[in-house]
Formats: sequence, structure tokens, C-alpha cells
Amino acid sequence: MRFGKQGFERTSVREIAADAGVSAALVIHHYGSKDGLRAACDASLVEQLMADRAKADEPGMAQTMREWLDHPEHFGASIDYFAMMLSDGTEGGNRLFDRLLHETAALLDAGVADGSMRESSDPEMRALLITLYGLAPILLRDQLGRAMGTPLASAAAIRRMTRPTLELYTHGLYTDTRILDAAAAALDGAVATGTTPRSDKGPGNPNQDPDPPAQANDTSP
Amino acid sequence: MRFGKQGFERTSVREIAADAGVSAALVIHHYGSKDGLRAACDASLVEQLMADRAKADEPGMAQTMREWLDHPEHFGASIDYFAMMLSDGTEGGNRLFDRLLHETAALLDAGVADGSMRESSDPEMRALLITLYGLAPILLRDQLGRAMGTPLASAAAIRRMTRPTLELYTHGLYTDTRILDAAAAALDGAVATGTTPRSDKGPGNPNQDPDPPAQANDTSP
DNA sequence: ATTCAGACTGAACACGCGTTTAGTATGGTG
DNA sequence: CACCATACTAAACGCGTGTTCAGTCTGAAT
Repeated sequence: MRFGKQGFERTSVREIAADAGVSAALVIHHYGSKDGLRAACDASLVEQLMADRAKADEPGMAQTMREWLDHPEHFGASIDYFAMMLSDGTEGGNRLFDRLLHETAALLDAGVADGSMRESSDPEMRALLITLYGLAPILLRDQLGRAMGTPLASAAAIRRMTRPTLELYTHGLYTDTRILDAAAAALDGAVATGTTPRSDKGPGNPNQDPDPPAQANDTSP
Repeated sequence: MRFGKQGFERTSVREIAADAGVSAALVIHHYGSKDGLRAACDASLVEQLMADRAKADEPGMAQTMREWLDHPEHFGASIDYFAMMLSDGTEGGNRLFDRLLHETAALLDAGVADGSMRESSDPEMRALLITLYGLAPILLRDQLGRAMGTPLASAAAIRRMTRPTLELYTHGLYTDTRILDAAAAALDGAVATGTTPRSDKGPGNPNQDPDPPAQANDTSP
């Protein structure tokens, strides 16, 4: 499906029709409009995802995604399509994201219940973050492939990602709780005093996005 | 700039010209073409980023991004634009990503050197992963905002993300090393025996992470 | 044998796009 | 003054788009 590779707007109905060996008019006749075709594609892809999921022992789309990663070459086209759905704010993409989030949350709850995973001060937010982190390599697959030198489709790429990923999820990044403690104090303090929670994570935090607040000893401007 | 909100192709030259109160022909006259306009926009945004960076005491774009998060409302439009750059495979986007990656890697190396961060079995890959994770909330800002109920560019959203993020980066997710050990054994075993490197991260891994691109085949209507 | 629904098509339509063209003001320079 | 580069525009051009139209062909039901 060209939608995944080139995006929806960059793909013309005539192009799709030519791929299928039919006329553009027939495509419109069957699907009503280009948007109708897109809706049908969305539905078809999600259906395929659910079918794969039904075959899995454990429940969940997240598990299906894990299987993809063992057989990357199978699913490349689908993944392009899902990446498109997730980032273009379409209704189908929103529902897909919500499902992924829900299933990730369930997985984490189960992990906490059986003791294999830590408790969180904010389990919902943690599930959300981990869902985002899981999708990041998919959305940035081209950048990732470029940086690694091997296409993300390759088994080599997945092999290489596995250990550092699990190391992060097992040991974390920091060697101590200084930054966490400082952030927690700042957040609690801000709540208690009503002060504006100005975050100032200091130089130690590698995360460019969410923001760790005030560190005790700070050299910032 | 409308490019960030609606994307490059969805924004017409006439629309831009109307925003600026001039004719479309003048825009083309000044920038040569629509692509020229885009290049100028890219350059201007990156220049602005570098200017902000120059004002910061610590070096680095990552630091600049952290400052954004303290004043989210300032930079909303820029963030949309950068997200677009990073995901559309443009040359400027590639260079931006490479810079972010490089600076993240430097930050991690410094952290390891001063003992505040753990060593990694694969520091480059870890830097890459953490860069991806940092960008995920930006790329999926709409999904994130939807799930949280408040837009990403709000102090409330950033406050809520801070603690779970630092908890993850401080303690990790798993309570023990079982999954890491199993994966490590599988990876090493595969290397030793020459077996197909089937990644077996175990059912407990919540990370849906990487994906592959594949050939363009078409499932016709 | 006739009818009829549906698959299917080539040609056309209306429209929006990026871009070109031909031209008009404006204002500094010799 | 004349000259000329520059800022700027309205109108048009050519093209590609999604979609419609008027039919043709096929095959099963009546």
C-alpha cells in the first residue's frame, strides 16, 4: 500500500488504480471517494492486526508488535502505514493509539501484580510514557536506520537494540536518586506553596523532552 | 508558520501569501519556489535554535529544548515545525536529528565520566534510544495531549510527566534482571552458534519498539 | 431470449496548485 | 530630468487532482 510509503496526499487515486491494474474510476466506484478508500484501508489493517492478535497466546496488540519484531521483513509495509496513522491525527490513528496505551497499561499492571515490575507513583502516566517510547523507533525509523547504518528492517538492527533497551528498563540510567529526589521535592514544594513549578533539571538529564524540575545545587542562569 | 500546523503539502503558497498580506507571486519572486521558501524556513528555525543555544550557559541543543519546556507556550509553533522536519526525511531534519543525537551522546558520556550515570554495554545505541525517547512526546504530542487531557505545551502536562520519567530513568521498570539475563544469553548464544538471531526478549517486555521497512507490495482493493 | 445488476472504462469536468508573464508603481542614482 | 533596479500585482498557463458521466461488457436470473 502506497499510503504508508508516501503518505495519503502524495498518493493519487490513479497511481493506486494503476498498481491494481484497474482504472481510477473503478476505485472511486467501489469506495465512494478517496477518503472512503482510506477508511477501508485503515479498517483492513486494524483487522489484520486483530487477526494476528487472535493467534497469539497472550492477549494484546503489544504482544503482536513484539512478534513483528522477530520477523521484521513480514510487516514493513504495515508498519509504515501504522506510523502514518499514529502521527496524522486521524480518528483511526487515535483509536489505535488508545488501544496500544490500554494494552500497555494492562501489561504493566500485570507486571506489578506479579512482582516483576516496579510500582509507579503514577501508573497511568508511566504507561503513557512507555507507550510513547515503544512507538518512537517506529515513528523515527528512518532516522534510526540512518544512525545505525542498517535499515530498521534488519535482524541486525533489532539485535543491537535489544540489550540496551532492556538495560535501560532494568537498571535505569542514573546511578543514584539525586535527580529524582530533587525533582520530587520541587514538585511537592511547588504544590505546597502554590509556587509556579519552574522546572530546572540541571545538566544531568539526557531527556530532551519532559522536564525534571529544580535541582538542589544549580548553576543555571 | 502554517507549515508546522498543516504540513508542507497541505499549505498552499497563496495561503501563506494571504497570511503575509501579499500576493503569491511575490513569495515565489523572493524565494524562487515553494521549496526555496521551505529551505529558508528550515534555515531560519535552526538559526533561531542556535541563537537560543548561544544564550544558554551550558552547551547544547538538548539544553535549549529543556528551556522550551519551561516556557511551552513560547515555542508551540516551532515544536510543530521541528516535529515535521524530523519525520519527513528532509535533509534539514536529518541534520537536526544528528545534532540532537550527538549532544545526547555527549551528555551521557559526561554523566558516565562523573559517575552520575551508569555504564552501558553499547553507549552509542543507548544514546540513540534515549534520543528517540526524548523526541517521542514531541512527535506524538497530539496523542499525548489527548491521553492526558491537557495539551503538551502546558505546565500541567510537563509537571505530570516529570516524576514518572525520572522514576523510569532512575530505577528502571523491572524489579530483577531475569529478562535482561535471558535476552543477553539468547543474543550471546546466537552469536556463538551462528544461529539465526531470533530476538527473544520475553513476554514481559512492554517495549513495542523497532520496526522494519519493507518492499512495496500492494494489496489491491 | 430478454432483462438487469454490477464490474469496469475512457473521456471529460471543475478545481486548486505552483509557477510564469507582463506590467505598474516607487524610489534612489547618474 | 532620465534611468534602472526593486517590490509588487493581476491574470493567466499548464498540470495533476478527485470525481462524474455515459457507456460497454459479462454473467446470472427470469
